[in-house]
Amino acid sequence: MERQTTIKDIALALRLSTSTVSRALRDAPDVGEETRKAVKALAEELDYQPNKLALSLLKKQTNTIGLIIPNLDYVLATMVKGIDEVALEAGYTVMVCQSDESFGREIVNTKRLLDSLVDGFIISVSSETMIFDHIKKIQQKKKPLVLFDRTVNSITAPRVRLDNVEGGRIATQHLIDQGYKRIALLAGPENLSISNERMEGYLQTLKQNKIKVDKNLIIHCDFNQEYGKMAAKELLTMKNRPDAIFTISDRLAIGAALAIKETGLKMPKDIGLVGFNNDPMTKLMTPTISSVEMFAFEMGKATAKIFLEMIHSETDMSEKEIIFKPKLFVRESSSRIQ
Amino acid sequence: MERQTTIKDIALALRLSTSTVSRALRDAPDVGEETRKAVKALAEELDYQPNKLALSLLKKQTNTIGLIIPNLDYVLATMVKGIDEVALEAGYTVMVCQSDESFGREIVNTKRLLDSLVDGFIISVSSETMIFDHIKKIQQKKKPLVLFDRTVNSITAPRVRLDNVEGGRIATQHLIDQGYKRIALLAGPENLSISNERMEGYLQTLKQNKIKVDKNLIIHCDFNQEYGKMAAKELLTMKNRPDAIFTISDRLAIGAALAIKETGLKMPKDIGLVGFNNDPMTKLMTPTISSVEMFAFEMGKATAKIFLEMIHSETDMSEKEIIFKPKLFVRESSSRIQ
DNA sequence: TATACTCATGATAACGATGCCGGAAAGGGT
DNA sequence: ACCCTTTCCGGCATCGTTATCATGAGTATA
Repeated sequence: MERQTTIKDIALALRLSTSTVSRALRDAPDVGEETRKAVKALAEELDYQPNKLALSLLKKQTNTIGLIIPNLDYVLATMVKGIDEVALEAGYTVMVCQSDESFGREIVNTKRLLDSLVDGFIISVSSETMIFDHIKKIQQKKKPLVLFDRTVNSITAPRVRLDNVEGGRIATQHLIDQGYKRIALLAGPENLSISNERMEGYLQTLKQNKIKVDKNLIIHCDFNQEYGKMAAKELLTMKNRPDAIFTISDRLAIGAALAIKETGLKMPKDIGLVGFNNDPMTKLMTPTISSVEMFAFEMGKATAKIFLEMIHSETDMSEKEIIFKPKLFVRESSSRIQ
Repeated sequence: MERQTTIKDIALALRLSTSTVSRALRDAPDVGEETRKAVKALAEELDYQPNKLALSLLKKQTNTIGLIIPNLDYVLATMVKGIDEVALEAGYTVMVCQSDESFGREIVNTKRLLDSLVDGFIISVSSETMIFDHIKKIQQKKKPLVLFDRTVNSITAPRVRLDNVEGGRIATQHLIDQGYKRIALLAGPENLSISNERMEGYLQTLKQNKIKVDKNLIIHCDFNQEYGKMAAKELLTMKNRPDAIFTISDRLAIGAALAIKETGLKMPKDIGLVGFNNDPMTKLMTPTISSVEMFAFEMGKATAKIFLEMIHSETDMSEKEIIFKPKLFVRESSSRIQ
């Protein structure tokens, strides 16, 4: 590893003090015009780059954001892109850590990022996480924290999330409007806020439409195509099978679509299907699959913006909440009525 | 942001010098047993965490790896997981930057990571990248660099890659063995090594089997399902259509599979299909799609290990190359013969 | 001509931690 | 009683940069 040229090298070469060189480089006011030019020229020639570590130590800020996410599926990868874009523009670098849906790894990641002195955190919790001491520790250290996507009610922090209840509602209402009577739900992991909220929307809508809820039509499973396929198979082989399935994610929906095909049922005639996330894959399946768009890229950008606002302003933002409205994209899998 | 407790706080409280406290905390030999205990107890009580910035500045190493990748699709996300796992275990943190297949962003990312003093780089180049000055700059600064997956021949650095020629070969040979005669190729972007190598395997195998190459059966397109679908449609509507398609990635294969279905052709009877990457989706499609596994997770781990070796040993590793052997998973889309 | 003021620069401390050197106190051997 | 060796600890420099204060020369003002 080559020795980087420092301010001292320039000072020595030009017989100046480091203070003067530092000022010249930063265009501070009280530096002679000639020295400024000389310093800048030499800096250019020696390819001088200020040492960020030294600066960070002095200023007590690293211009780094710790981002902890459960995985890198389509939605999260898209959100990360949004966060990245805004952060980069503001001069921040993002350190992405995957918890891999594991509580233990989430804790380890938090600790490491805390140790490496990131300026703050953006977190979407793992599906296992039910205790939040590690997150509270971040707040004890007074580091900015923004929750997004999978938020946590017991933590007071600004958050960016989807109106998941509404998402569950529009999907379910759409299926009802299309004449489906027995609507099943492939819900996600039980303790995840997004699962429960989408389910809540589903339940509310059934009630509003005076449809009795059948507990047997609700299956919880992890976000994974294979589980989606298995769960859907289970639903389809019931004596009194559902005539529509609403899944809480597109991975599950794709699994369900494949199960449906194997069973020989036709969408949308025999059975309707609506997914969640608007993964590009849904447009490619045959039939195409209806899905709820959650504007992941925009959500990512909004999250990063709130984070930056939190860093730069002194006002308390802990109650701030940005809620995105979902939008249903109706496709072939659920269009029975013109 | 709360003030962190420092070694100085402990020293002051215990009427010791910072040197002694530092030694006590690191279990250095010449410290009295009592002082050691007292220091550790107080450190525990005050929740002391050593300041990594200060250490990095002193030691000139940040324990950070800069990882630059073109996107976060299934294969790369899996490789990142592998890299992450090994790096974490060795005490390194990974800074992931997506170039988003853009040359410009790749340069910006490189510069930022270089400025923030990562200890070295792991890179898979974007599909646009044809000039490598930014990568050479890394080497000028004598920072460890490992290339993986999409490697670059004009750069001398250790690399971890798949035997892509072999991958193209086994896929093509398999299709020939299954009795397919006119085998089309959905190749990736033209200037990408992995595209060309896989194509090379395809071409070699055709020649070995005395099958004439038909340029019309080779289509270059970006890695994207929609392009895959369009390109496949184009192939299928030719006057003299191919009876098999080998695609360079599973995203393209899935697109092709959908195009095939829409055309009304049956796999594997009318047409064969083999993809690349062994994306879990291939197991879920109907029919299931044959695919070449590239052991992404293992490749990620191997990459990180080489990186660490490069950091810790002084020997020149620039010629080191680890080549993974691909393995074909035969599934329904191409199994015409029992 | 003495005073005040501007302008350009230098010296020093600080950020948090480590490494080297040196020194005091205690103990042992002759 | 002297010297030498341990044992334990403090002082200082250092990493690269900035901020604050001090200093010197030169110029304008009374």
